[in-house]
Amino acid sequence: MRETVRVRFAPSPTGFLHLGGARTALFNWAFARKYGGVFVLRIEDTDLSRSTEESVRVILESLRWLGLLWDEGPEVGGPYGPYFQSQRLHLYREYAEKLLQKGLAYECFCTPEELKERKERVIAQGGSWRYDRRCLHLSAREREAFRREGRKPVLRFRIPEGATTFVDMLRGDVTFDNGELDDFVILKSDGMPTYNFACVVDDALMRITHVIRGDDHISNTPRQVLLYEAFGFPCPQFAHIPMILGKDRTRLSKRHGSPSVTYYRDMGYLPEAMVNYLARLSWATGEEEKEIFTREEIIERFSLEQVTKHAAVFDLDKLNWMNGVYLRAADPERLAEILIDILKRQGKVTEKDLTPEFSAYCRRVMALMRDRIRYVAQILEEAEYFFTEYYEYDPQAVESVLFEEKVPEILRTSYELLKDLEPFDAATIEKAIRSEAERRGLKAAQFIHPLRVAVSGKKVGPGLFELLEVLGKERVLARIARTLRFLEKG
RNA sequence: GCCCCCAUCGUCUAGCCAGGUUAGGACAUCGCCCUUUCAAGGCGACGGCAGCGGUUCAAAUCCGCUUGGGGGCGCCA
Repeated sequence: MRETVRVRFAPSPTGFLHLGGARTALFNWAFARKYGGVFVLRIEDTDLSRSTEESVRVILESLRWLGLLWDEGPEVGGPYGPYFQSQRLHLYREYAEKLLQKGLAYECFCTPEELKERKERVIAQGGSWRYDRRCLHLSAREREAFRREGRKPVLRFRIPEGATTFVDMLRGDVTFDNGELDDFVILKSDGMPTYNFACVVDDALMRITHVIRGDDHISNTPRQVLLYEAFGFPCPQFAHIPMILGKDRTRLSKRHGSPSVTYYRDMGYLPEAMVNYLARLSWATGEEEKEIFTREEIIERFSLEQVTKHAAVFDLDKLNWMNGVYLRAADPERLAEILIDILKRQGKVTEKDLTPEFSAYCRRVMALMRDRIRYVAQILEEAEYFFTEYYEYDPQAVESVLFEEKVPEILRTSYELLKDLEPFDAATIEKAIRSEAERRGLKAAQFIHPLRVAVSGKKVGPGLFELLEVLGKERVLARIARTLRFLEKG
């Protein structure tokens, strides 16, 4: 009895997929999956001057990375294609023509300059501007005269009298007085459709049942509803989800750092963590203490009724925490691959470094470090000593640890002790160092701390014995020697 | 300026629709425990119903106003 749920995500390819778009896509996807529906991806590339193929590529890549796979759309096709608006221009013209025939749309020859001038004049007089319908009743002769002048008309939709109400699934009835709307352009003078028009034609032809989009579209909705009515199309259900804001409570944008999905991917965030975090922005299930949700759990529980109505502030701290949770549970093998991608991108390794041994090393580094980082790239920010011999000594560590009286002696002893130690693994190293400390009447910590600073330059890091094992005997000895030379120089 | 939407800890939110809770959880912050450091983990603390008025025995919850925030007012999407 109930028709199949069909939802869509319709980005315009004018840049990266940002977090707000990703979350809109996620809610659409979750809704479709929950109800066994179809998730359509449509590319709104009618703005030729701003749309790029590169952007299309990045958006598809971002969605795939997040695991928000579409059932119909670019590269997968479907029965209602094409899924690029730039390939559907004939449809917009055909449908615009219908409105023109029915007298529900009319040609307007006003130029942008003329419009601007009139608008400014009205506003200067304290009025609020709506298109003044100067071209509403143009005769065929007048239109012909304009054409001879070389003017190219736009097509405007004639807004009827009255008020327009639509049901928002989150808010209930929302009503706009049609007087607030003006006769908006549906076809530009170059023949391209405008957003509101193309959107309605496509959503209708693609049999979209639920339009889930950002609440910045609320004020577009009455215009679109009027178009559905003008065409006699069945109106889909609307659900306007809240925006994601930056710390300063304005719409998330470039100014807030990096709102793109690819940025987070490149920093070594895990897609399941991003999905989980984004899902929990504006949406909660009410289960106490439960913050971590798998994709399946999200789908199972998802409901638009539980989506909040107010904007949400993006909180990097919480994303970091959540990503840390996923990192700790992740396979080191997988994390090593992410790490290697980052190293490559940052030029820290070249193709010839990428040996199986290096991969194994990265895996061991990740096994050690995944418990104490919040995103993979953090390793290069806080533990560069894994990948260079030229790490610096943290001045504080030098001051409070290395300048202790017995340190040179302890380091020399350690050097001798480790030199012939076999096997060079954490358990053996630990045993050796602890017994040596005991023999000398020292606390193990008196060995551990200076050694850590010696081999890493830092006071903090993974367990020392594991660290030494992963670094390997050769590097550990060289680093101890280096530190001794450093101390001798004062 | 006009129109629309929204309002619970610093942040994400539960509770609101079907009034009665010590207003719950998570992140962050702080303290203690554990511990070779860090992290993780455990325990605890801090911290909120924007304001005013109304309805009611009773209001975070229902109503109104104010204030605050967001969005829109393109031949952008």
